[in-house]
Amino acid sequence: MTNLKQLAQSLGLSITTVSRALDGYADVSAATRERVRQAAESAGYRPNASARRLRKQRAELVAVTLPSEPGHIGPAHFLEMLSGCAEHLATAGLNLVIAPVPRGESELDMCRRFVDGQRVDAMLLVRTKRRDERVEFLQSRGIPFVTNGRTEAATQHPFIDGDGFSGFRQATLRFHEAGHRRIGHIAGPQDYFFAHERKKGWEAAMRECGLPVDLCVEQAPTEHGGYMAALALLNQNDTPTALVCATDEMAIGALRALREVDGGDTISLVGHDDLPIGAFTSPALSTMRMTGENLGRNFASLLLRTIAGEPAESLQELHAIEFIDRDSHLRSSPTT
Amino acid sequence: MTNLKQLAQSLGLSITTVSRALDGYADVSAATRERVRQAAESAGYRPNASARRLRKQRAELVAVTLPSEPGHIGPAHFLEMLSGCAEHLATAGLNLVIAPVPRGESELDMCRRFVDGQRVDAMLLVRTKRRDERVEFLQSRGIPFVTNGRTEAATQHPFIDGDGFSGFRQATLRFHEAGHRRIGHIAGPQDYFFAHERKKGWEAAMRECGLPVDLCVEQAPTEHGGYMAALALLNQNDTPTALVCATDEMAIGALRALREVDGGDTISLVGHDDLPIGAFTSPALSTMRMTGENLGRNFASLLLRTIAGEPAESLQELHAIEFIDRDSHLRSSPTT
DNA sequence: ATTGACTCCCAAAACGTTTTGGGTGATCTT
DNA sequence: AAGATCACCCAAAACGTTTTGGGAGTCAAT
Repeated sequence: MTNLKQLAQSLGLSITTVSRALDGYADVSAATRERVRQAAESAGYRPNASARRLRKQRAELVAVTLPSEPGHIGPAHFLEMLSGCAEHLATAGLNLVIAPVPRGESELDMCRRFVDGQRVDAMLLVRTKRRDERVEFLQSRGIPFVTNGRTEAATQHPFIDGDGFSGFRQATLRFHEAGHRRIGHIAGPQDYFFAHERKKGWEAAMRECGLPVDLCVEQAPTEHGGYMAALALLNQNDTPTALVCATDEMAIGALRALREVDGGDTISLVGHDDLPIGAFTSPALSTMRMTGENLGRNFASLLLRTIAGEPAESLQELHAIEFIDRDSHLRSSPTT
Repeated sequence: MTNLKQLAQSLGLSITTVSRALDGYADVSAATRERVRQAAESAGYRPNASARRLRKQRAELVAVTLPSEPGHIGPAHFLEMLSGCAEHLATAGLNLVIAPVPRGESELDMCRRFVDGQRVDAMLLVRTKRRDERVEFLQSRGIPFVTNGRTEAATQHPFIDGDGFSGFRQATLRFHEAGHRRIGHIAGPQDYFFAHERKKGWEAAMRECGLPVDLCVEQAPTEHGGYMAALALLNQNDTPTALVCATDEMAIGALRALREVDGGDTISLVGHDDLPIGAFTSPALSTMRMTGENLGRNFASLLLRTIAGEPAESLQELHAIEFIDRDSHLRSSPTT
């Protein structure tokens, strides 16, 4: 609406002085500065974002692309995390936006649009794949970014991730200690890093215990995927007595399959993510989650430091996993 | 990266011609146009977004602010809807972003930032309140916007909404026809339009049936809220035999309360939103939802027409509600 | 009276586009 | 052959900011 030019005119000052007054430069007198501030305030002046971006050559924007396929973003946590992230980015003058991927376009296309149009200063990537083309692209362009989840990229990059391997290994060992011998795994798509890592954790524990690693079904990381996977496992000769599920959503789907097939109180089960809804399922879902408070602040801080040019190696956070024991992990004493 | 200037130089053309060639103007020869296109392609040229926005005086951007309080956005549907919306906006050259509200800031502040910084051409509002300050602000600024949900604003504005009143009235009448007499309502916060509307629907049906409207508790639109509300209703002398819940999330919370208090198979219950997870609860959640395919396209279309200046009155869609009958709505034959 | 330091201010350039308002030849009309 | 039409191209202005590189005036020191 109101311009710097209009503002300057109404004050009888030059554009330069008004601009510098508002930016708090010392080379404009305190009196003038205050006068300008008042005028700007009462005129409701906001600098035109495009003009300032064009001039400053920075977008003051960080974007995160939002995968369109459903499953496993843990929306509740995710949104809370993003609010926290936005709050801390704001203190550095950066805005955060989430860009939903239009149908018919890929996440990579979106990254391209943002980066090549110089719309963003940095990006946040979620749901990383083991070989992630978004990561490769951003690395080739030299745009700062932080991922939620690791990748197998040759070049290091900043990330925050939970130690899914250890988490799933531990979870499996806990079942073993409780007497379970037929422990199954409901796995997510193995091109996702997290899903692969979690499966490896389960496998490692099984091998340590001298147990076969055949009770595993891979499915989409959704309730329906978990449901289908559980059905498949229950239709085998040798059904599992315990299930380690890649995500809470899959675990919730599995829960339904268990109810349908055997009444639902003989098989133990654990998920991952600590979705709020887990506390309200029947049985209440035992689960696990990445430790750490205020992840959003961490992401913001990593982003800022990445933008500042710190080396990727010092910007990698691997968080331990903690268990949240509710009811579903001790449904039965296994009859071996 | 590459400029129009660099591109022009490398081609031995003027900036003007290159720009016009890429925009497909007829006053540049087909041969030149093709040559420019090739060069732009191979140089990976993308126009600088800020520069173009500054010049064209339009942001080519539509934003939706994302409420930071949890509950009732129906993330799954919501995200799918946004993808569809983004797809159709893209055909008009518009981008869609979701802006999470930083902690410590209000949704209204965000709107201000977007609008007064001329960052957006239009906005999409979700989770409208009966008296919604965002709506009032956008109306005062004359910025095009569409809401998901109605308001009680004095001036008309474009919206898409489900007819919650009729839906909840019908749902209540269905319970009545099935023999229920003590039909409770778990209500959402009454400053939300949808929550108020749904409660009025339940009330209307109760009055039509000559039943008292006292079995109602208001709570936060989350699982926990539903849980608390159901507990409160079950601790009365005259417990309900059926519950109409404002949202699926509340219904899922209520489900847990029912299980804890009476084993969970004596009280019937219905929610609203058709969250995917409803198919996997125990019992499977009966629910309802707004009719209509591809809501995203509708939103996009309304936005475009609003921007084009069509009057608000012709841009209001009130959709009927359809029932999705699963198991939870017929848990028992009520013993009156 | 000059010099230097200091305070307060400003004109103009620059960021990368799009658009305005022609300009230059070639071809067609009469 | 003069005028009109057409096809193709371009210089310059404009969008609204920030930043550069001073300029004008005042005051103190020499």
